[in-house]
Amino acid sequence: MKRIRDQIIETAGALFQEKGYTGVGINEIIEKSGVSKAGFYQNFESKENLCVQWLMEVHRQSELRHSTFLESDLTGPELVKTHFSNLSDTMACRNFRGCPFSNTASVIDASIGRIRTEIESHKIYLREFFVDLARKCGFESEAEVIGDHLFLLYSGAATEAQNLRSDWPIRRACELATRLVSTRPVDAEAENELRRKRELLSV
Amino acid sequence: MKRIRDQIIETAGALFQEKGYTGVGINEIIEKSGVSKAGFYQNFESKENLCVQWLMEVHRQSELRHSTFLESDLTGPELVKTHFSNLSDTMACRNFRGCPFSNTASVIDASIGRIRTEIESHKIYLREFFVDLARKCGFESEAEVIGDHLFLLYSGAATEAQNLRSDWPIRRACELATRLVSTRPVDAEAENELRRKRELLSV
DNA sequence: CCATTACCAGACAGACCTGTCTGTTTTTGA
DNA sequence: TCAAAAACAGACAGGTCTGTCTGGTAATGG
Repeated sequence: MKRIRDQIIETAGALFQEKGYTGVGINEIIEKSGVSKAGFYQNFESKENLCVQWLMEVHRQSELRHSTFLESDLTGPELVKTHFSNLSDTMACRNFRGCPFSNTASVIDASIGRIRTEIESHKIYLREFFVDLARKCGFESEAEVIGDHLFLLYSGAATEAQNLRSDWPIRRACELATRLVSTRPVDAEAENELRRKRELLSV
Repeated sequence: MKRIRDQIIETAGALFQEKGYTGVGINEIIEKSGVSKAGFYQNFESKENLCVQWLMEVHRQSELRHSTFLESDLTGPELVKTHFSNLSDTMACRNFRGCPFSNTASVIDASIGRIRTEIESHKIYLREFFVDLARKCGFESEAEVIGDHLFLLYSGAATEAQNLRSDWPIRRACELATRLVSTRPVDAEAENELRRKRELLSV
């Protein structure tokens, strides 16, 4: 039997994901979780606090998924392709509703500090994850730039998939990202070959 | 003296941009525009209709800016660099509040058809704009892929600048995009040179 | 001037929001 | 078993939301 707290977070989370933080009220949450109003406020001091706890939970689950993923045997383009395909699958399952963090950032008042802190720290973590991913693909001095590039493509894809309610932005981002992590090795190779030809000619 | 309708759109637009569609109610809009409730409903049949009109206006202004921009003398990397820099300037001016269309898409109910139609048509237009931009940078068969790449980077940059309340995502996207449109010509040139060297060697 | 039409003011209605509070039930420990 | 503490139920309070409606004012044309 689930703890009441977890039950509320899970129910509220699904509702927030579907309709956004402002689109769901306390009354709907307690009704759907089968918890009383008093029970709710015993576990969360406010709706805002619930949102913070939810985002923290989503972040935790991300961390788990990501670390498992980074430990997998996949490397290079296959790694990136899989990661973007996972986004495609996830969004197809949830009616093209996108990133919980970005969607929540769109609606909260700038002064709501705790929610904003969660959003920012998750995004900072995510940026780092993409840099790690770039490293796992073999990049070193360029890992940060490539990581950022992947981060921005991923974010743009999720945003536009939600806007357009279509998965083409994700499929396209997947191709682009896969090509991106395949490109540098090929370019370096082409450059080496070009240099060798130049040396032959100068002989 | 501005028409009442335009005055409401302008005032509401600024408020929607700042706080999001769900973050601003009719009462605040009429108070800030100095228009009565009756005056409001004489001009707009609903809040939703106001939102549609606002998004249409934002879209119109985009089209205007974009066509002027595409007619400018700028070409290649400078064109792209300027366009991304404009985004940076715009967001700095508005406290890192991002794309009106994406922010609205985050909060509306999936069943609200008219708003959704506006968002989708704007995004389809925007995708095409980036493909046109890629063409103006000299791409032809690759224009669509490069255009999509620019589109996704731009969107990711705006989203993450809002999430992180920082302009680094835009600056980074600007570098990446500028490099992207600079890359292909150099690669094509490198390929031509490689081919020429190969022919010389086979003689 | 008067009648008609268009525009306007703001009270009102009904719905929903978040959080508080009183009374009841359950759990715990002596 | 009993008393105290914790947990729970749901009515209540005060606020805000969107849209309606009645009465008033301004503009127009005969």
